[in-house]
Amino acid sequence: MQDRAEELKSLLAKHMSEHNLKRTRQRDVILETFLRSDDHTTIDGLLEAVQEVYPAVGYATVYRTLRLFVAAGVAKERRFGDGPAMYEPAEPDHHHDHLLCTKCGRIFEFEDPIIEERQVSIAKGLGVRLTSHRMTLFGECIDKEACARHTRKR
Amino acid sequence: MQDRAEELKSLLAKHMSEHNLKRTRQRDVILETFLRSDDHTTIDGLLEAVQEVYPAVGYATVYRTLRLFVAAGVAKERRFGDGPAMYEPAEPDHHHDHLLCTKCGRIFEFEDPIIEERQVSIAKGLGVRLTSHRMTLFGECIDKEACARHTRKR
DNA sequence: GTGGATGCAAAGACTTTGCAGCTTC
DNA sequence: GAAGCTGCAAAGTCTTTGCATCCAC
Repeated sequence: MQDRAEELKSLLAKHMSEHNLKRTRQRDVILETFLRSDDHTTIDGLLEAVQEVYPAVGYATVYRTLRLFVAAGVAKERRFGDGPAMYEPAEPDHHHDHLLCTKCGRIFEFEDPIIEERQVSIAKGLGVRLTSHRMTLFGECIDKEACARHTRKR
Repeated sequence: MQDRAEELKSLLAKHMSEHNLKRTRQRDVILETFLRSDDHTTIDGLLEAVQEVYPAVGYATVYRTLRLFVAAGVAKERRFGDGPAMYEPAEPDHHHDHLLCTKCGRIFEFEDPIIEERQVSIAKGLGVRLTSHRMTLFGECIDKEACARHTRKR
């Protein structure tokens, strides 16, 4: 995925120059850390990782930087149910949705062209031009043992 | 929909007797108001309507009563993006999803068996038994005029 | 220099709960 | 009476912002 990282970096650079934004050490570190991060990081999680490199960084900076990343198309914000928002590096040209196991908390990703297509025509049928959607499935792992193994792995 | 209201009332009565819960005037009024309400009420909206009949009722009571309704299967909680949670009377045996116009804020409902079916098999393919899902579509009304007419109609 | 960026702390927007007093069964 | 409710106010969660200071351009 090295290519993707480069792609996202230049996407951000473009956005920043177009909007007269400045490059700072904080933003560099946050970007690097974010791109390296496991998918589905929270602000807190990212902050913690960033502070290992640059301890002075504050919550608000990470918060605002993620907002910048989202605006630049570099990050996707995901709000599953209750907890804090989660962020993952964007995948230009790809879209995926999520499936959560409510027992172990694992997050699976998938994409399905049939559903996407259906959504567009459903919207059209209601007189609406579809611009985006949010879909999350919830279920329970069929393999109980694997599920238990993942439980509480925060 | 008088039948549905009766059905939900007896559903709640059953849940309450099974759990040793007590019938109070507050709960009666909240239930009546809720069943009469437009779909997609917030706690605040419902509270306001309830207070027209019974002014002493407080926010916490409506909050706790809606939690009870959800547990009894009488209400569905919907969390669209940002704002407060919205509640609507449940429709036993039916499931529907929502489509929001991001311009005028109108909420359309739909159900689609093809998507539902797909979701089950996608989950199975990932080794998960599907228990529920959340899907919200976002778009913009094609009929701009109708859209403008609905804008700001809170 | 100047306008954007940062950190802190405080404020918001919602949700959830502790508790004393009141009601139902 | 005892177990549940209710209302109020307070505490939680997360998110968002005001502001003085700092730094990139």
